[in-house]
Amino acid sequence: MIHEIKAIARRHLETDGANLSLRAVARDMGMVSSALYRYFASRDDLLTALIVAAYNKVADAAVAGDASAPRAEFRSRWLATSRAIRAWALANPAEYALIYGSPVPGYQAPADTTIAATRTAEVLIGIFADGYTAGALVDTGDVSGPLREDLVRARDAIAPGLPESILMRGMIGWIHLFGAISFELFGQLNNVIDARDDFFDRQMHAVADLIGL
Amino acid sequence: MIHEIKAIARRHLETDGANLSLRAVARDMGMVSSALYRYFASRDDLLTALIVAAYNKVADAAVAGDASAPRAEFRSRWLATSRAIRAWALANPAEYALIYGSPVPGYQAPADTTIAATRTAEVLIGIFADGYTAGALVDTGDVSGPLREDLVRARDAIAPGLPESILMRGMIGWIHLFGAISFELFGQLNNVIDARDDFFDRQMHAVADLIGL
DNA sequence: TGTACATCAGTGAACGCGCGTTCACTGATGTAC
DNA sequence: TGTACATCAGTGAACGCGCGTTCACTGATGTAC
Repeated sequence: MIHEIKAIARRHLETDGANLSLRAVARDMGMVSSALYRYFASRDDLLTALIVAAYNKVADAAVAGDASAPRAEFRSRWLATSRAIRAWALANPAEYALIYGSPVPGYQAPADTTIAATRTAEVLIGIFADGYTAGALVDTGDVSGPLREDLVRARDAIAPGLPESILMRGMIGWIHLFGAISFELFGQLNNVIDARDDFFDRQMHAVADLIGL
Repeated sequence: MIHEIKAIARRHLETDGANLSLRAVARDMGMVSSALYRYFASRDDLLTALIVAAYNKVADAAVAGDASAPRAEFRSRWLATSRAIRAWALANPAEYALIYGSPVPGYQAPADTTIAATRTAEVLIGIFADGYTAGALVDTGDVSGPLREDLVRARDAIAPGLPESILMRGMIGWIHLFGAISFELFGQLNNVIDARDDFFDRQMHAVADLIGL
C-alpha cells in the first residue's frame, strides 16, 4: 500500500514537479485524501520517502553500472557507472530533479536523506580508490590549506587512505557528471545538441582524461 | 512600476521558489491583486519577465568578468568570467535556480527567453574563439558523426570559424561551470566542503587545463 | 461451531486557507477648447 | 481662466478552484474463548 502510494506520487512528480499534492495522489488511488494519513504523517513525510527512495535508486543504478565493468579497468568502470546514472536520470527525470534539482521550497531535508545521498558518491570514489591502490592514479599532493582539511574530513569518512588530491579530482568528476546530466535534463541542450549519447560519452572521456583514469 | 513589481517578485522567489504568487506580490506592493493585470497579462508573463531579466543579468556579470582580465590572457579571462558568474549566482540564488534549476512545472518558456539565454554562452565561447585565433588553442579535429553536425550548426550561429573540437571543449567548460555552481547552490556540498571559493577555483583551473587554455 | 469483541483501513464532512483571473467601478489626473 | 471630457491606475467583490489537515465515524476482517 505504501508502495502503491509512492508509485502514484512519483507519477505526479512528472507533471507537477515538487508541487506534489496529497489530494491528487489520493484521488488517483480512488481514496479520500484523509486516508493517506494512515500511511504518511504529512505531505513532507511522503516527500521525504520519495527522496530517500530516489537516492537509493540512483545509487543502485551506479552500483550496477560499476559492477558491469572489469574490476581493474578503471576508465571502463567510470564510463559504465556514469552512463548508468545518466540512463536512470533520463528514465526518471522527475525523481532526478527532486534530488539534484533546485531545492523544494519550504521543505527541510531530514538527516535520513543525506545518508542515502552519499551512497552514489561512494561508488564513484570507490573507483578512484581502487585505481589508486592499483597504482593507476597518482597522488599529485597539490592540495593545501582549509580545502585540504575539508577533503581530509570527507576522505576519512568515506575512503580512508585515499590521498586528498585524488579525492579532489574525483569530486571534479562527480560534479561534472552531475552537471552534464542536469544540463541535458533541464533543457539547456534543447535546439543545440541532438546527438546526446555521443555528447555525453565524450564529456565523460574528457573528464577521465582530466582525472588521469 | 513594472520595475518595482519585478523587484518584489524577485524577493518572493527567494522563499517560494518558482511557486510565485501574484497575490502575494500584490500584497507586498500594498495593492489589490487585480491591479497587477495592468502590468502583466498573467502570472506566466511575470515569470517570463523575471526569467529574461535573470538571463540578462547573469550575462552582464559574465561580460563584466571577462572585461576585467587582459584580452590576451585567456586563462585569466576564463577564471574571471566563471568567478563573476558564480558570484552573481551566490548573490541571487533564486534567480539562478529559476533559469538553471529544475524546470518550473507547467511553465512553457517562450522564445524570447532562449535568446537571452545564449548571451552568457557567447561570452564564454568568445574567450575560446579568441584563444584559437591567437594560436593558444589548437584544433584537435577529433569530432565526427552526428555530433559534429550539431556542433557545426551551433558554431555557425554563434562563432563562425571556430573548429568544432574547440567548441566541444568550450561546452565542456561551460557545463562544468554550471555544474559546479548548481552543486554548490543546491546544497550538495553542505557538510562536505566549506572552503568553497578555493574549491571552485581549483575546479576552474582543472577545467582550463582540460580545455588547453 | 458460534458469539463477543478488538483492530484498523478507509470515509465524509468540515476547518481555514490561498490561488489566478474577470469585471464593473471609482476617482484622480491630464487635455482640449 | 474655467469647464467638459477622456484617460487610466487602482479597487473590491466575486468566480471557481485546489490545498493540507482534523475528527468522529463506519464497517469489514480477524481473534479469543
